[in-house]
Amino acid sequence: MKTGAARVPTFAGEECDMSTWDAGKCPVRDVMDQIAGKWSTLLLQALADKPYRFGELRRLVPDISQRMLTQTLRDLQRDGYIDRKVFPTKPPSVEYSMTPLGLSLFEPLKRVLDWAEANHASVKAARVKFDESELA
Amino acid sequence: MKTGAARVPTFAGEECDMSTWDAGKCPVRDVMDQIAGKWSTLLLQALADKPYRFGELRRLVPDISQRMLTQTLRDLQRDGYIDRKVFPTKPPSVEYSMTPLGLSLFEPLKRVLDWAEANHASVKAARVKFDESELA
DNA sequence: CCGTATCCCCCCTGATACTG
DNA sequence: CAGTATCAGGGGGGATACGG
Repeated sequence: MKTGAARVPTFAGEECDMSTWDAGKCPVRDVMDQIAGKWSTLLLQALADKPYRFGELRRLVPDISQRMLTQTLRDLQRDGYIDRKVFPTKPPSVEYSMTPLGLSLFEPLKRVLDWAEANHASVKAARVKFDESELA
Repeated sequence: MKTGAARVPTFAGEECDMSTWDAGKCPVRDVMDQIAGKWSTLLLQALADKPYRFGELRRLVPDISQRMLTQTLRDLQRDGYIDRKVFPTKPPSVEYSMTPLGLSLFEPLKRVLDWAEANHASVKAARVKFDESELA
């Protein structure tokens, strides 16, 4: 399994030369590389609503594989965005919930998601126009 | 939508059947899949400052390959975020700049990037803590 | 200077089967 | 119910060479 300490994003910790905006390491890539994952934003959005258990999340996002759900939740937990609580019931249940850090991230992130919904038509229109102009 | 299918509140306050969160149908994924590219946010951030030429962007982000710079710029142009202007000088030069649509996207996106910078330390700390607890 | 084209590798992701 | 293990495929991304 590549997730965990051994899995360091390609440019995490490396020098970021865009000193205009960042003198040291590049937080943008280090943070964005994780939340840019295929399922991260969906799960954050779900958990921003309220805590969910593993099986609930699975039903909530039907097209995610069990493997990717486990892995993405683990990565989000590792970065401190979500909490994982195990209830030693029988059978066991595990509840995932947003941490304060995760909620603080979701606040600005939500604005981008809002933008996506509001401007989806413009983006699709731009694509059509671009593709038409490419017909040569 | 199936009866009893899980629904969560969306950013717009509406409810959304997450089973329809399919790229092409879901604005969030359709837009984010592009933004989530390895270099997209960095180039948007660069161009939000001012227009740049191809070679300038290349020097600005030294560790991007020429292939990925071309490809990412093309994708961003296709989605209507940036403009591409060719000057028939000799040798030719090409200038990239943000469109109004791109600027309107960058406004909320910048908040996420700002968050990344402001909370990078917290994220890194969370990773260390998580990795240490995994050694048990 | 600004790309395209080609090759190739690696990692993400999915499918399936198995455990506590 | 909540994971782990293993195998296989596709595509994102890098290196290099070539074209306008």
